[in-house]
Amino acid sequence: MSKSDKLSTDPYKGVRDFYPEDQAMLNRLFSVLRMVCERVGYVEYGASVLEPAELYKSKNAENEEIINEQTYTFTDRGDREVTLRPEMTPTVARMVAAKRREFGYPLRLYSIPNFFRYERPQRGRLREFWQLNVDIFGSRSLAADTEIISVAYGVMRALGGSESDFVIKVGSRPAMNEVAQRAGLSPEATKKFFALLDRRAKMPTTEFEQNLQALGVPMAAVSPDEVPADIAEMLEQFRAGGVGNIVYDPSIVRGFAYYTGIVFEVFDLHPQNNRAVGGGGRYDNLTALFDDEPMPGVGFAMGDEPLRLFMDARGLIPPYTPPTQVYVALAAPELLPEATTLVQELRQAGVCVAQDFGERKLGDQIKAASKHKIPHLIVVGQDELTAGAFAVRDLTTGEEEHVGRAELAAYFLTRTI
RNA sequence: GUGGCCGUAGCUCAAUGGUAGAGUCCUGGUUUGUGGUACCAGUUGUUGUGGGUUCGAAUCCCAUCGGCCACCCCA
Repeated sequence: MSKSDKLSTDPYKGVRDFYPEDQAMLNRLFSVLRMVCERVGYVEYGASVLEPAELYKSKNAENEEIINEQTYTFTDRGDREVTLRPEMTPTVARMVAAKRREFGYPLRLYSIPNFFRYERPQRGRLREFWQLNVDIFGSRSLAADTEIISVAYGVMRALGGSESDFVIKVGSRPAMNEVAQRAGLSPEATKKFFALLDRRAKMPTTEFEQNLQALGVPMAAVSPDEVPADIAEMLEQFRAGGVGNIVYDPSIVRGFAYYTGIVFEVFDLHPQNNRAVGGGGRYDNLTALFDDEPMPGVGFAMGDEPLRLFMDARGLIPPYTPPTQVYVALAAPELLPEATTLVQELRQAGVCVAQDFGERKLGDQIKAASKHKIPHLIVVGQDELTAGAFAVRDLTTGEEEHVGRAELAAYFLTRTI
């Protein structure tokens, strides 16, 4: 049979397969994210990846192109237009609007959902990805902004990053709106102004100054030294708390989104990863699509792949270990019933055990356990069964320890993974 | 969506238009109750795919698929 008759084993363009080691890495990352959020009182929610297409289309005309060209949208068998969610904000806004009278406020929510975007893939940008989404609803307090940023900071630290590994740049939409207003910029010119600010780091200073001048905005207005009062207060709090890598940066404006207050981005400072790992900001009324009562809030998102690259560049990804603690191999196939009894004893006691069925030579059984990176091995043979004791081998060191059958479970349970 | 670089054994990569190779992995043996180190032997393959140029293509050209990079975008 020729090769071309067969299907490719590659995953779909821009998406990843998660083999056990990859899935374990993702799970460990998620568990750190959950821990950080829950420690600050955020609770987890979830929703379907399928949303009615109109949820994104109706937001505003400005992003129509993005929705049309960069989402997965299709018509279902019932003639409904469906979109695979490209972001979480409309979904969480819908959920909050639906239960707004039942919730207590401030409402702290987080989620780690997957998203789909029809984009050209490259490093750190895929067609399916996961994102931590953290939001606090129903508060206008600066303390909420501060808390949200401190959660983002906490994530980076909990993953093993030190302050020299990343920086959080905080900008202000109102401050830049005021600059635009003072310069008498039209709505179109304001848009250009924001786009210019956004690209500031990608161009030489002189080019930036020229473009700024062309718009009629004075350089001093976008100086990092002109810190807006609320951000100055926030930064002072962080400094008092011993946090030194959160700074004001007037060029942070974050695209066209619904932001109306502070905005911020978390940057990976590794030369290999010159990119933002996440960002967010404050919005005045996220539920405007669903009702007329204002719902202020502040939130941020962080992508799984940028976080993984952040950790990888610094050796912060721990080596893989499977949940399986012990592999039970058979010296002879006819010992399977005896081995099964032993395995069940161990499982009953709470040990995670994988059992070989004795189809292959003992050496191959051990090789398989080793390939699976299972830390311990027991060989069940007639000698061991008669003696009532087993040699427990550490497959990483090759060292063996003799343990009586009655003590086996306790032996493994005291060796926590 | 635009432009550039790339695609060779399961993996990492050689081979400058002239017989497709190395390391690793894998399989068997040294060793029929013991893996990861050692020694011996063996398979690594439609050079991403489809066309074209040529006496001859992994190599040059076109298309297509996929990866990477920059732009765009970054909800």
